Amino acid sequence: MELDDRKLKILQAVIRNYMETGEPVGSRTISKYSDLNLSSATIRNEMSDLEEMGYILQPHTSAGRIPSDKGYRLYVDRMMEEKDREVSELKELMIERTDKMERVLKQVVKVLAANTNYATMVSAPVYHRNKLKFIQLSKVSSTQILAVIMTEGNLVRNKVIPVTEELDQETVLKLNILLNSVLNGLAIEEINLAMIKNLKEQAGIHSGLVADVVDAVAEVIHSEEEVEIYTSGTTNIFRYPELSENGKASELLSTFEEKQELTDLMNRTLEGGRDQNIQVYIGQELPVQAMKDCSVVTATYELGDGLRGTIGIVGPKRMDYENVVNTLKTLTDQLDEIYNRKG
Amino acid sequence: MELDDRKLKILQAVIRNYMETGEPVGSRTISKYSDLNLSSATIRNEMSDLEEMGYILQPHTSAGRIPSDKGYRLYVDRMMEEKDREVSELKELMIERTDKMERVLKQVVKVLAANTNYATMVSAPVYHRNKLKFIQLSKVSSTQILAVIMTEGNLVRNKVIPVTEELDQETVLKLNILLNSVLNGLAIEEINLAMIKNLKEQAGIHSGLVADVVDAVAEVIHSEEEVEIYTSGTTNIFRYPELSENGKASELLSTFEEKQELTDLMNRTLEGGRDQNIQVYIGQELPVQAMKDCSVVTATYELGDGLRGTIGIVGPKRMDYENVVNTLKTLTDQLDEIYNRKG
DNA sequence: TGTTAGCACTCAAAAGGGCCGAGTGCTAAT
DNA sequence: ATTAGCACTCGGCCCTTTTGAGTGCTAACA
Repeated sequence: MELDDRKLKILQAVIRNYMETGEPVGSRTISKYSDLNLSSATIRNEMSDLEEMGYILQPHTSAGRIPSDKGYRLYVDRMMEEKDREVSELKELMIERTDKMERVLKQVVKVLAANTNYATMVSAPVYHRNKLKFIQLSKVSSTQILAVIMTEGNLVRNKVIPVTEELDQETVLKLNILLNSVLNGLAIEEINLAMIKNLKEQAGIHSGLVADVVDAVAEVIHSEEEVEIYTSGTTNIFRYPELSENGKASELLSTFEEKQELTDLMNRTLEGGRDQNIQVYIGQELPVQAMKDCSVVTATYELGDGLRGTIGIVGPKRMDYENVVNTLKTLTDQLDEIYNRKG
Repeated sequence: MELDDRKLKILQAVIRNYMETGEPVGSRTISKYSDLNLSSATIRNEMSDLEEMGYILQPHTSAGRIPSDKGYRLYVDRMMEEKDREVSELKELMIERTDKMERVLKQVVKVLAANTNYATMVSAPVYHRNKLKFIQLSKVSSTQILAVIMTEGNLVRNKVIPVTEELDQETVLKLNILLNSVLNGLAIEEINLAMIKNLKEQAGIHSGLVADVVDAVAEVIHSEEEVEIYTSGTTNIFRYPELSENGKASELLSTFEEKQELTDLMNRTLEGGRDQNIQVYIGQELPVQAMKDCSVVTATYELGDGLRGTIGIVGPKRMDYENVVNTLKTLTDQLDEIYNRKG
């Protein structure tokens, strides 16, 4: 059977209508409120075909039709290109370039959630080439050394290391020079045992301290693999009965709280979607079972320096894809502009 | 009317039973499952008295009784002292002393939520005497200076400051000495304009940089006033119908997500409860309207150095107070031991 | 005098039944 | 190819009935 233009129009009408109401939509509604000028009977025949093709389905006999995942997929893939809608406003979001990345991200999720009425999430950027730029040890008390470690991309981490041996300022300075000259510019994978052995030998009696620092470096860089995820507007799911009724809300909210599965989802997006910036997952397409009644739209943002993260919007399958996609486009563009202009 | 021993026992039985089942409890139940050996009729008379006194109430005529806020309050205040229950185990929680405070707190809320089946929250510690311990500037590139600021209590913050003027290593070293000698040991309130003016003069052509650093110091110390709150197990509220039915869940969960009201609550606890470590809020006693069907048990923890924060457990009014209080006691003791032993 | 058995009464929740209406599929007419 | 007409389906709504847990009151009892 062929999916001709009329069928497409009817499918579109069904989806649009269902998006608004959330109720199964019947043939008579389509017949009345679309500009096709066809009787309900004709629509019924066409809808019967559409159902056979798998684009729509009935929740039960004698109910109207609702779009299937396949239907949504077609809609998202094909119909969205047709319409170049007005770009969304999103005036409220004023991003200030600051070093507190964290705060920016929290702000972003909040604004997004408020603007879209869906649940939103942002993963903090991950450094893809994680090279050491700078190490500094400082003596802060007689028993403590503060190690400051900075990577390319200006990510800074600190670690307080307790020491037992006596250290004067000069020794600390020497150790600093030693560490920097050997480790600078290296990625964590490039630091091998031989190098560490060499370092320890040069450090002499302070080899224990050097070992601690190297451990700290490893830990710091490695710990970035636990990607931080910020969520907001998760309670928006209560706006959509199909997500919150029958105790579904609990499961879904647990997913948001747990965050592990979100992380996996975000990572997948980050890996897969290098070519296309915005991706749409519909229902069963999602790797997370608890989200089978949801759709997720994700966008990748980049802050220069190979710093990349993901923004995601979670809503019901009948979410307003056009609007969401547009909003995300605007937002990522804005981030791009702000962070890549200066640098 | 007097609250004699028998009435007390019956009240206790009502509360215990209601805690388990969550259903209004009738006279017959008490008569059968308590060791009072009284007929249901007698119990009825006593219950009628208890209701008149305001300790229990009927959701509607011809239903059993449930405890009122006043009843819970009596129970919590009086009955808990009687019974010195076995100390809760809480073996799962192995706190490692690490510099990543954040991670410890996240771990604590998670374990608590898993152990109690209630929603939990922890406020990150607030520094009550926030003095500067150490400032260090480092040149990390030709256009950037990294400022590392450490306060008493080993809180470390970094800020990258862009610079336009040329700076050699020696100048950076001089500035370091200058900043430390002037600012060291001061609380933020003690840094006044005259001091800053003096600093700038001594810095000569680098006065702009000094201004930036001072700004950073202020921002860093000040930003700690937005107390961070970590929550976990918020979806546990779905275990308790009285909290989740009729769309109440949404409101309550929003409170958890928004966190502002939680912060207020935590702060109130921190201020009020210097003498008593553990506090119990029941229903209307809570300043947060959305929580009127909840009880909250809070505990203050201290990590030495005047570093104090609050742990809270949010559950239905029929929560297992003994267990929760015990768990919190154990936990705060443990934190005390670990953080105050070393230092 | 305190306790208990008995009984009438109340009321929420569950179970049942009938009706409505939106919606379908099929068929015959246009 | 399209449409009008019609029988059929079935979830949702409303109403009633039934059930059962629970109460308050009274009278009998130790």
